[in-house]
Amino acid sequence: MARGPKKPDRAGKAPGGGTAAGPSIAESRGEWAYHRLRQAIQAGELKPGERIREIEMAKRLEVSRTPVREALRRLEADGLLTFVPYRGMVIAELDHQAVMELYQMREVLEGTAAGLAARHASEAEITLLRDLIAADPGDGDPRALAAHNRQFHGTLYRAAHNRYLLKTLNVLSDAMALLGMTTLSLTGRSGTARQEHQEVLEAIEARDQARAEAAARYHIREAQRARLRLMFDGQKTKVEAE
Amino acid sequence: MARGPKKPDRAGKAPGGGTAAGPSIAESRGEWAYHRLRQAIQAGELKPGERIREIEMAKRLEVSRTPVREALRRLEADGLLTFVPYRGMVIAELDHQAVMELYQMREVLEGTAAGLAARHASEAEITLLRDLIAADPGDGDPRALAAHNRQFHGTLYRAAHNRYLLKTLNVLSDAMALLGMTTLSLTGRSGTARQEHQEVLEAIEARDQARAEAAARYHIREAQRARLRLMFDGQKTKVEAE
DNA sequence: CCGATCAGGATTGTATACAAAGTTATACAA
DNA sequence: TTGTATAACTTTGTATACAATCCTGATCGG
Repeated sequence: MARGPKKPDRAGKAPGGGTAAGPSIAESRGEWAYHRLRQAIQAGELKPGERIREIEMAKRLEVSRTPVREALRRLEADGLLTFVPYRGMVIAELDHQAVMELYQMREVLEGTAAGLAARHASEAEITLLRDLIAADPGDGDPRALAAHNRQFHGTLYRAAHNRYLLKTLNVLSDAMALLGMTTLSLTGRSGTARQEHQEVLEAIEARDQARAEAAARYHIREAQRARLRLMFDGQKTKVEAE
Repeated sequence: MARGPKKPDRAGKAPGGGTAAGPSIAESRGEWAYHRLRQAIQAGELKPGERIREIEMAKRLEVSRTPVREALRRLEADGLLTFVPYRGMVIAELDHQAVMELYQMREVLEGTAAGLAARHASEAEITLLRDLIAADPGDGDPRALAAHNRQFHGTLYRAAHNRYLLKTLNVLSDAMALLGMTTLSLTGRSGTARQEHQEVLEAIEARDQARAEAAARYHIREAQRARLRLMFDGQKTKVEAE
């Protein structure tokens, strides 16, 4: 069986009337399990520190352990899971140092992406970025904000036209999900973020590489500031709670 | 069986008197297969475009398909293998565009690493870099040159003290192996490369972040120039051969 | 002679059984 | 009550069997 179209039959195995929707055609169960788990982590259904047992997950996804293992290994490679000997996979927990390194790396790469986009983005890509900013949900549901934000940044990454950069930035973005609540939920942050996006876009429209890079770096530094505030508040709350 | 110490028994299964040395204790067969295959690609034993069959590889490594599959998937995630539907894994082939993107990314990240090393490297790490340059094999066996070069750059990566940066640079370095012959084999290149390494080191010793970054970027740009020369020569030779 | 159809082979995807090793709980002794 | 030893359980690692699908070749018809 090749990885292209597959799905032997699986008929009749789906549960009565659940959300079901098992692995569709043209996607292997392993691929499907990977996406499902990744999504679950993004959505915060699986929280850092939580253990993932192969058997349990296989039962939950209604596949065997084999594709689940494949998915877990891929997620480990992405840095979303950590393997603990004799205990199995655990959703990765980022310590303070890791968060700092993550933002440091993002600053460099988002800056690079913006700079390259200024040089290489097609008109269609620039138009898409413009439309995305116009469609900003303003402040409202943090979920919608986060989704919209992901879309903008993803488009920016692709506009850089460098597949290594794209892949790395996607991995880093995934890791951000481990931090929980988006920084856009802070009062005022979504507005300033939108402004910062606008600055990046304008520099790209002007085909000004240096300015685009500077604007993107500034954006990430501000996001980091917001993150630190959020982490500090969280800690304070936690301490007070005791 | 947990991933820590394992290796069921495997006794008596080793071949007569070959180099053998199967998966050692404290390393799963999957881990071992991964390292073996990675090394084989690095060494050029497996060339771009070559197909990798699970069964064949399993027989060759004297393990079952399961750990081989795991290794192949990891290598795919690293970009060393490409999955072709209905054909299986193939050693990745980098087209011209990919090579350009690879060097572009390396320029950014090696520059970042050098800059961060200027800020964060410990004295021990700086000393190690110094010693490595002193131990440069000069020009001689390209294999030794490449190994030495990898060691220098790897040390530089670690000196930056950013795990995301480290991981990404390691992946990019691995991908370089797909290009075949090292650029250090070009006459004169190993000497200038050593000089460029020296410049980077001096900037780090001076704790001059900007200069370290600039020196590293220059080094990679020069490597890219050498690479293009090499690729051009290769192409010319190939054309002439027909 | 060339093209299309069909059968066999090759190769990966998935499930499952078994092995190995740690973890944990329990019982006993000091 | 506490420490230790032992046994059962839990969980992952590995091998293997089977299913599904594509690829390849041969054969037949035009």
